[in-house]
Amino acid sequence: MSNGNEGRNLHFIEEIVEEDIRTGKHGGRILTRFPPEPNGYLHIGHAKSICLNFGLAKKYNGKCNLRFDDTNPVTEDVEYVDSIKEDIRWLGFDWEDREFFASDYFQQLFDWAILLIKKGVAYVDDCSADEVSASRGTPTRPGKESPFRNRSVEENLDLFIRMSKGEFPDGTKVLRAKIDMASPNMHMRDPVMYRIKHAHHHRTGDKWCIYPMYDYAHGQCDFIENITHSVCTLEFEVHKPLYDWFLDNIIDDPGVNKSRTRQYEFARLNLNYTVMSKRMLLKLVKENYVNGWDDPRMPTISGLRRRGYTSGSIRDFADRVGVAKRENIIDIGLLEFCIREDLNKKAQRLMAVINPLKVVIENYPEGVTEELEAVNNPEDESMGTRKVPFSRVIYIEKDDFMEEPPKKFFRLSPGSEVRLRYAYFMKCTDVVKNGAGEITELRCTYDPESKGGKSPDGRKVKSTIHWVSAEHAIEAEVRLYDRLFVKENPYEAEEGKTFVDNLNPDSLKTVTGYIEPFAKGSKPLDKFQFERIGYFCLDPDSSGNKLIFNRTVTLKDSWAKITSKEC
RNA sequence: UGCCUCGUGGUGUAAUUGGCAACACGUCUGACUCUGGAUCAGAAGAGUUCAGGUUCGAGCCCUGACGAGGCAGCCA
Repeated sequence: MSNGNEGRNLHFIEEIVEEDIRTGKHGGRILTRFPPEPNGYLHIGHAKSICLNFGLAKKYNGKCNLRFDDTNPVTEDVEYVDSIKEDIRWLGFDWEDREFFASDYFQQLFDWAILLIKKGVAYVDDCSADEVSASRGTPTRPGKESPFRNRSVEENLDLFIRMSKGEFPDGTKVLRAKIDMASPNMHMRDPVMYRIKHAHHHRTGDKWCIYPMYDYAHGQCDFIENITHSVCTLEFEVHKPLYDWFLDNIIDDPGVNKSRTRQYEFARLNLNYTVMSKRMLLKLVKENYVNGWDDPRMPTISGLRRRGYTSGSIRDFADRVGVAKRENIIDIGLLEFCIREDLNKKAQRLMAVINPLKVVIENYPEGVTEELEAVNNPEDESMGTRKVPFSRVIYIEKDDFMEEPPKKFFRLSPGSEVRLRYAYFMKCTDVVKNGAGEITELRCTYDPESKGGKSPDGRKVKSTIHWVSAEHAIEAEVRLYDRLFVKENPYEAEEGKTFVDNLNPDSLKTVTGYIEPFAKGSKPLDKFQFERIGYFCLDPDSSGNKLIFNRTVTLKDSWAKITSKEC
């Protein structure tokens, strides 16, 4: 199921790779890279990129490097480096010993900058950030050349070296590539290569006070690592001429140039009912709209993991959404489909009641407990069976009873008979209410002949409901998660409002659930199907005497569909 | 009024490189079922943004419109 797309049509990057292999462009060698910036946690969009890059390597007998794009020390942190590594590993990919950092190459990048200065294609500019920005022009108007553009090579060399030695404060000078201030491509208008930042870097410490910009670093890092296919998202499309320009000016070996790394762009993943921008996710975390990066409502990989998603389901998802250049918004329902499909085959079944209604079975003897046999997973016989205790007082789901049932309601109602899963047929004889007229309890009778749920005389019931023995059930906290935003496109907000105003106030509901004793001893992230309700996993916050379950996703519910259609 | 990229069922992705559009999700039927789950069978839904052109034949090629996204960080 997961990332095996054999027999399927190739996407455009696979086509390029196969063509390159066919023509022997890189001697048949394939080396991709995943280049995250360690300034936030990875999200499902990154998962698409990870699956693409590592997947390409796997499929074509190549390798994929992990390279942290750590060229901006003020936003980056080791916390993020660690989480990123954990997430990639959890997704099932291995970069072996090829763990790199752009900062590993700072010296080489610096030396190449010197080379470009000597070639007369890079210069030190004393203009302020505002001045540089003002003289850059606009997409429709050409920019103006900096007054410092024509400094001598000697002066540029001297200034740049002094920049690197810390002689100038932040923001007073930059190194720029001398390209074309009138280029229709904004990125070619003398882009900044280095800026001064007297900041502590998580790896190089205080060794440097000048840091390369993305554009100057990325292509050269790819080149140093001998990457064959540098795959990135669409917004970098306009950077490609610059990517090539730097390499053209640094490498003048025609033999090397022939098989040089090339950049290819694909459309990033977008999901409805959530946001995917690291900046916005950071805001949700920092301003406590959610409980951290791994909040189960977050589209982060760590959030999805804690929500109960399996890595296989995410790989399957990445496979299903495809790779193309067209902007896309994937329905979150597809992600839900993927996890249901995976968990249906794997998850241990359990009976749990999350909205309890007490039922007394009047003709069942008091003080008696029976152990009834239940199937652990009807999709996988090898998972065996378990015993579930049954007694006179049980809980059933409030939703499974209606005093005045509509026509299509098959569950319990006064006088009707249902099957208690793996137990007995049961009939409701009386409804007990409190002063406010709310139903507080049901009085029922069972048919002792129907033990195990088999009809004694061949009579049928329209429905089977789940239950839990009141005396034996474990109380647990159950966290019912729903989509994070109420709007398909969270950014669509009225005047003066922002995406946080579209947060779903009901994205988390916490209830007390009653779960069959089997749940005891489960470990964090263990996955279950609470029969007829949904898939759940044990939250890592659980302790020995307090179990917490996260709802991963509900089961498909055709009754809910009927009711929602009628109102 | 610049440059780049992209327009195929509701959503995504295909179409052997010119032979009357396929797959998945979703939707809707029905069958089966000790989960209104799962499974199985079936159906509806696009004539490919539009207009011209080339061709026996165009989603694929050409021209021109229109629409969407990206680009004006010393972010990546």
